[in-house]
Amino acid sequence: MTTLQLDAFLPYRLSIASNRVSGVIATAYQALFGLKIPEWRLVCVLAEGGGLSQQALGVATRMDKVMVSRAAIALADRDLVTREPNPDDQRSHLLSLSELGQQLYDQIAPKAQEIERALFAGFSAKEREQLMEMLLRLESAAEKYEGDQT
Amino acid sequence: MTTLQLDAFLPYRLSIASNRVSGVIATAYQALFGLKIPEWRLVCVLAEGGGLSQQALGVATRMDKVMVSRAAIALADRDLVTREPNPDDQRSHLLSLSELGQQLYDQIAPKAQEIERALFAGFSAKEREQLMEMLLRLESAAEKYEGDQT
DNA sequence: GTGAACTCGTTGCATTTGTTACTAACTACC
DNA sequence: GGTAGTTAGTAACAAATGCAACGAGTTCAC
Repeated sequence: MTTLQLDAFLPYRLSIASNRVSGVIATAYQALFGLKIPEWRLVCVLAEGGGLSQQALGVATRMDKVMVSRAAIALADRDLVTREPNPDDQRSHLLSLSELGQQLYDQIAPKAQEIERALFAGFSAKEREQLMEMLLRLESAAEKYEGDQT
Repeated sequence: MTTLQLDAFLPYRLSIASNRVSGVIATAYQALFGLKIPEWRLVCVLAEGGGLSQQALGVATRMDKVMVSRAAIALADRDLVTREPNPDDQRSHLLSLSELGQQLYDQIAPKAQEIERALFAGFSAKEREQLMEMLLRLESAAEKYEGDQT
């Protein structure tokens, strides 16, 4: 008889750890800046370089276009991002951080790094790298698996 | 100026990887057995040893009592688990797998391991161990952090 | 023992997330 | 240049998750 220990099941461990970590981040951002995770992901990507369409943002953040749309609207309502018409395609807007958004980001980024540091305090640089690399591998394995099934 | 690369932000990578993996599992279980993840977690824990209260199941699966309750009701409706009165406390039930539930589990467990194998095919045993261990560390770091903030 | 405080499990409600359907705009082909 | 098929973004709907309040049962203090 097969006994699968839930505790030893990696997908389970992964899910638990991820939920805990996301919880920490979500709580911090909500409390400090009133941002939800999808919103803050957009801010973060836009800070690296603005003038992106929502479609491009979706690819960059691995979020579905609906979620991008909602986050973009929320940010625009708060004047954190500006939406300019895309000369190449009149259906789409090009989003960039506004002054205000940039200011917010300047506060957010250090805080994000602080949290990351705290969470990974017990990890050596090498371990962090290994973890990162494993997560990437896992991600593509999962994508591949999904592709194979359908 | 601080530039935080979203791609290099570990909590982000963790969240993406976890969502992909959960997606694979959720799809497979839904399609094969009609079980959602919370339900299958209960089945899995109950297979290791029955006669648990929902409270105990919540601790074991790290799920909130509401989710346990809903999953337990769903399983009981399908006669996969039995709920007997708890002699020590009349508010609570003791849950165990039914015959049917046990049969289902016997099919589920190998499938779970097969998926796990497929996802972690590129990982050496040592890597798997390392990952597991890191996830556990991370989990407790996140818990600690939450505790500290409040 | 009686009442206050607490716990177990459920229900109802608000939030979040995912799916589908839709409009407007673009592309490609004839 | 007109029509079929595709894509960007939104809106409307459905499902999942989380939180607050509840009823019933228990515990502890007095």
